[in-house]
Amino acid sequence: MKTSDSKYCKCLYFTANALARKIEKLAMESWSKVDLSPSHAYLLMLVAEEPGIQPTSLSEHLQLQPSTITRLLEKLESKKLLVRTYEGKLTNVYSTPKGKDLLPKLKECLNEFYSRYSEILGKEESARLVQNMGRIADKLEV
Amino acid sequence: MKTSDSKYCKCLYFTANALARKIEKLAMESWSKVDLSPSHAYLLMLVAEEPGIQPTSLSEHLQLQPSTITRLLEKLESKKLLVRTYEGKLTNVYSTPKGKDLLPKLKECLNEFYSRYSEILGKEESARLVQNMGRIADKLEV
DNA sequence: TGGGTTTATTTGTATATACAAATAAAATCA
DNA sequence: TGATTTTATTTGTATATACAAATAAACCCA
Repeated sequence: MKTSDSKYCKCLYFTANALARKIEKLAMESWSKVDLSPSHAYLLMLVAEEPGIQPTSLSEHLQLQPSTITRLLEKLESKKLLVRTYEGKLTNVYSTPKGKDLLPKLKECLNEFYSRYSEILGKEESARLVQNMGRIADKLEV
Repeated sequence: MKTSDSKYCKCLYFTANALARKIEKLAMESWSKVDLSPSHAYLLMLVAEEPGIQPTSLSEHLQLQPSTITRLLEKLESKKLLVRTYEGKLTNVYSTPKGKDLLPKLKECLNEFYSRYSEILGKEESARLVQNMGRIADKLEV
């Protein structure tokens, strides 16, 4: 059954979640070749771009709770893709050499993901949708 | 930080998930007074509308995996809001009296949720967004 | 009619995320 | 300066969802 044939297709909750799950699936496939979930991959790319970035800042950029960031960091640290250093109450996150080496592949996955969905949805249409969703998400800010 | 200020605001994965989480939160609040998650509530309303409905059909309407439906049913059954009857390989789901009694309150919560988000987002704008998201979700159908 | 195939559902297990409480450091102010 | 408040992070625990395997019934066809 299509999403728009469901009894709840007019409900924002239902539709937003159904869409997010399908996109998640597509993204998962795109990142499977580096054996990372999309969230882990995005976090890793943020760290590469901004070495020493702190969990709070990661939490803001990824719009995830600090505790979730800790969990993501734990996993990536256990895979030796990044390290945390502690000074006082602050934590700094850095890529390891192994993490840096992975970067080109990550960007490849990202591009593959972009082109997969652009192909399915159309470039303009998907860009417009993303923008609209972003605007709406902003309005729901707490 | 706003969703649209994130480094990944142009990414479909990121934006769709951020939006879904915010809407989920709003929905959670709306259904908290009946002590149910939105998914449980929607399932319960579907059963009330179509007594005897089967898990496969619920799975299609809610766009959730069959195993997820089983888990939702278990919880609602433990709360005595519905029952399952088994005939052969098929399962039928029915509301209990307690489940039926709850129905008006569920609809109240649904309306509250609708008016909360319409107020924040605007009636037309949110309707349009829902429609767009549904269309896109359809395209991503497997 | 009976053996293989398909279908419906459940079970075991894993992952992503969150909330609330705990911890500990830093900042503030009286 | 020392007590109180705020901030940053982690830990313990819970929830939503999924995938893959298991189970069991129904279907089909040779």
